[in-house]
Amino acid sequence: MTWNAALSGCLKVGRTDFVWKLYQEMIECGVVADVDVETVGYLIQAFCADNRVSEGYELLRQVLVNGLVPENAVFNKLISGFCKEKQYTRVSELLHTMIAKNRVPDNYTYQEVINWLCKKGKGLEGLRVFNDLKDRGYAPDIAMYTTMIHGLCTMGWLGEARKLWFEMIEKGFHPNEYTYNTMIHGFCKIDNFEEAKILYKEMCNKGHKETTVSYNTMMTGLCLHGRTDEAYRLFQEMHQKGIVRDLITYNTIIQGFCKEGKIVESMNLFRELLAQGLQPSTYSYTPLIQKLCQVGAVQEAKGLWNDMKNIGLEPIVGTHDYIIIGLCDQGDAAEGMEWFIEMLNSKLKPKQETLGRLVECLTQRDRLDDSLLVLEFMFRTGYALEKGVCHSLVNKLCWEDNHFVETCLGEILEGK
DNA sequence: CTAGGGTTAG
Repeated sequence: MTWNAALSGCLKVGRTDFVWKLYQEMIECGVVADVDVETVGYLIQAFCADNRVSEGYELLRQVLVNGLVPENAVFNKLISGFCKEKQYTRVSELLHTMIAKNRVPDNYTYQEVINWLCKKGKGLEGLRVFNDLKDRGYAPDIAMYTTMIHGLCTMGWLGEARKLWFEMIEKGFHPNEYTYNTMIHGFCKIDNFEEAKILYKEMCNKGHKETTVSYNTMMTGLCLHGRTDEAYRLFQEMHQKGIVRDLITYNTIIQGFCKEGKIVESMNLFRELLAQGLQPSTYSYTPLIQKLCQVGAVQEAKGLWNDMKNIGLEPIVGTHDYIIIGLCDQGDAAEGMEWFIEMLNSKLKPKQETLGRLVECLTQRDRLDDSLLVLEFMFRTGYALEKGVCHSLVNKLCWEDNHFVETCLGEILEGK
C-alpha cells in the first residue's frame, strides 16, 4: 500500500523518472511478490506519460493473461495515448477489452476519444461519437460538452457549438470557466467580438473570475484580427487588476506587434518577459526573428537566434527560411548558402520561395555552381522554378557564355 | 493513499 501511494504521488506530479526508480527499489527490496494490479496500473500509466504507449499496452496484455484487470483510469490512459498516435485499431481493441472485462467505458473514456479526434483534425468523427453516445443513452457531463463545443469552435462551426451550448444548459449544466472561455474563443476566432464580449460579461456576472486564461483568450482573438491596440489595452488592464501575465500573454502580444511591424514595442515586451523571470519559448523568438529579417536587421535576428540556441530552444523550420531570405535581401549569398547547407544537414526542407530567392541572389553574385546545386535540390524536391528566377538565371548563364549553358538549360526545362 | 477529463499562442 505504501509503495503504491508513493507511485501514485510521483505519477501525479509528472515524475515518471521517480516511478521507475521506485519500481527498481521495489525489486531490490524483494517486495515484488506484493506487486498488485494497482502497482501494474501505475507502471502502465507511467509508460503512457512517457509516450511509450505500446509498452504500456504490452504490460496490460500480460496482466490480463494472469487474470488481473486494472481500473478504468489505466484503460483510459492507454486509449488516450493511442488516440494521440492515431492508432485507432488499438483504441477499438481496448474499448472491446474494457467491455469484455466488465470495465464499462465511462465519460472520461469517451471524452478522451472525442478530445483527441478533434485535436487530430477529425472533429466530424468526434461529433459522430458524441451523438452516438447520446443516442445510446450516455449522459455527457459538462467536461464532455465543453470538449465537443471546443472541437466545433476550432472547426469554425459556431452554429453547432452554440446549439450544444444551449442543449447543455437545458440539461442543467451551467457553463463554467472552461465552457465560457471555450465559447468566447470560438466567437473571437470568427471575428465576432460583439458576441464574445457579451459572453465575457455574462461570465463575470455569473460570478466567474477574470483570469489569465480569459484575458489571453480575448487578446489572442483581437491580435488574430489585427486589433493589436485593443489587445494591448487589455494587457495593461491585466496589470492594473493584478491578473498574472504569463508566457502566453507575452507571446501573444509580441506576435501581434510584430505582425504590425512594431518591432521596437515587441522587443521591449520581450525584455519585460525576461525581466519578469519568465522562461521564453521558441514562439517568443519566432515572430521577432521573422520581423527583424524582414526589415533588414539580420544581425540582430542572428543574435536572437544564438540566444535561443544557448538556452536549449530549437527554432522552427520557418525561422531558417526567414534568415536565408534576410541574408539574400542584403546580398549576402555566401552566408545564405551556408544556412541552406546547414538546413540540409539537419534534414530540414526550406520553402520553395526561399530557394528561389537564394538562386536569384547566388546568380547575381556569380556563384553559378552554388545556384545549380540549389536548383538541383529544388528539382529533386519537386519545387517549381518561378519565372523571374528562371529569367535571371538564364540571363546570367548566357552572359557568361558558359559552355554548360545548354546542359543547364536542358536541366531547367526538364525540371519544369 | 486508493482516479481521472475540458479553456488561451505557436
